[in-house]
Amino acid sequence: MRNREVAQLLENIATLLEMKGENRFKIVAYEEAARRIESWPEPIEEVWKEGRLKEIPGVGESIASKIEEYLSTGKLSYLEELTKEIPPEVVHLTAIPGVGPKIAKLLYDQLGIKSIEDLEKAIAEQKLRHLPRLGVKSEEKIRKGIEMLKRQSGRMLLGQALPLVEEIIEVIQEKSGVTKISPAGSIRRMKETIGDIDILVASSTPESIMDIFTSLPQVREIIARGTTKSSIVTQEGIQVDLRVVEETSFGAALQYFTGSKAHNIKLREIALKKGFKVNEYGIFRLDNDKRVGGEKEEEIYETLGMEWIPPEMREDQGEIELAQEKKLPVLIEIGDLQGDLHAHSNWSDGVASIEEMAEAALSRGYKYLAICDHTQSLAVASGLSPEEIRERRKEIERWNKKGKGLRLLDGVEVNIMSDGSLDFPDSELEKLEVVVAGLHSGLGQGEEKILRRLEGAMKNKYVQVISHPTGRILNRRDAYQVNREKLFYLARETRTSLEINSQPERLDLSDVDARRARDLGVKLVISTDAHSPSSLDYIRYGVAQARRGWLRKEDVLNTFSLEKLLEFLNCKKKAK
DNA sequence: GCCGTTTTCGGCCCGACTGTTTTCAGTCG
Repeated sequence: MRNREVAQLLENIATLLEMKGENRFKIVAYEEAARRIESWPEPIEEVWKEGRLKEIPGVGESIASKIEEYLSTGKLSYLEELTKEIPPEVVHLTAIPGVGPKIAKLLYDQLGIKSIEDLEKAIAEQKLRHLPRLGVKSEEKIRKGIEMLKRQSGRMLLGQALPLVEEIIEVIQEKSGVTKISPAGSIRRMKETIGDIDILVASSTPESIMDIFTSLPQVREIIARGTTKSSIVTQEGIQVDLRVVEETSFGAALQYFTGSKAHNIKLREIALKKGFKVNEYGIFRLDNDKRVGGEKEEEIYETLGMEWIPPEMREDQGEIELAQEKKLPVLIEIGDLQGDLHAHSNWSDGVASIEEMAEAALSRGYKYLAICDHTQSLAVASGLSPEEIRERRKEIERWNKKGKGLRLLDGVEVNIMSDGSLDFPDSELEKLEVVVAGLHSGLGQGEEKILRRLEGAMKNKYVQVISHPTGRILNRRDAYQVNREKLFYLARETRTSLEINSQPERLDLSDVDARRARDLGVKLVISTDAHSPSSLDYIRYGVAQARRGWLRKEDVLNTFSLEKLLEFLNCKKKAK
């Protein structure tokens, strides 16, 4: 999958064009095409080979031919042309917060700066303050920007951001008594990683809110403080933006600041065509400038003749069109889940006993929990032998006899070996109720080999679920080389479910992959892979990912009742 | 450069904040 690579190329072109002072709309066109390609569900190589590049919205004649040139030759003459005037390294300077294309170009033209090192040197020599339109403060701002860039290793995980924002909101609420307060931006859309945190508050006394916000114990630095917007950096180096609006425009502001950008652009275009204007203060009629809504977010969508769209869907991936037809899917919710199909106990590398895990699942209202400890080849995780599994079974049965209303399922997370075989004999797998299979080693193998291994596992009639199917670790490790399309087709053919692993650093399958798999007829499972009772709560991240992938209750196996689940799990075994 | 239930030409989302400026450019979301 080279979508990200191609998108990056187009983004670089956009940045270079902006440096050159090209037509703004041309720049926007490249940015838009980059966004579209990055989130396109199919591999761009395939779309190109089938001559369908122009089916991607935002990709027209010109950009399609550039993608074609790049994919077929590995080169892009247009980009080479552009980088004759401005070296490609200069583009990287725009990664520094506060440095955009114009300043990057200025730094290069006037001081010959090409790298962050060059820039640091120039700042130390106080050279920036003498450049046109820059001064002492800009110099300092850029210095801090470099510091920030070096500190942050990519975007923070939703699993870090969400607890932080909930904590901050609780304090602001307590101290100010405001009732309308909400996360906005990518955190409200529950994206897997978050750049910075947005919070929106409705209040008629913004000064007092800003006082509370800027004096929170988490604050390390105040970047900006205005009457409607302030930004701080937390001790961990996370930027949090707070915006205060009047109560009457809270809904409009929430809609506006939740984004995504692409979603909002499309929405405002539709508004204009229908004779309305949408901004963060409300929705207005164009003819007489009369405000027709804005206190509630729903009013914006209703006025435009649409259903209210769940924040997780707001990426301009077709949700607006569905909302217009009033055909939005009913997305899955945490309450729909009847159980968790992948948890570990201290029989392998978990920290809690089977009973503790069972109690924790019971207190969360679950009807079943599959204990899927690692198997023998995974020695680092205390993988279990067939004998140990038989011993463990007694403990599981002991719990089930108590009849507490939570059924433990006897399971394993079996290891897929480098040749595609499993590290547990079929004769033992047959006795288990839930068999999850996953890759835990040899992740650097080539695409063909990885697919063969997964195929081997899926073709085993006892394997019901593939855990963390692409193996990615956010901010740390890319997914292993695997052709997603082929993987999904195989999963469907073999009636194997694929997991959405809820660990915040995994979230694997991703939103885009989960949606594609579902569309191809694969059943999904949302599991926590919990190694402790408290990590059963990671389920919220998995559900968020599923909602971002437009999954409905019926797409997810662990929304089934125990009876229906067991029936489904057994049907593959019986197939042949 | 893209796109079309008003258009194959003429549009293309909108505002806050900052800093360096005397009215605005750049960045960001």
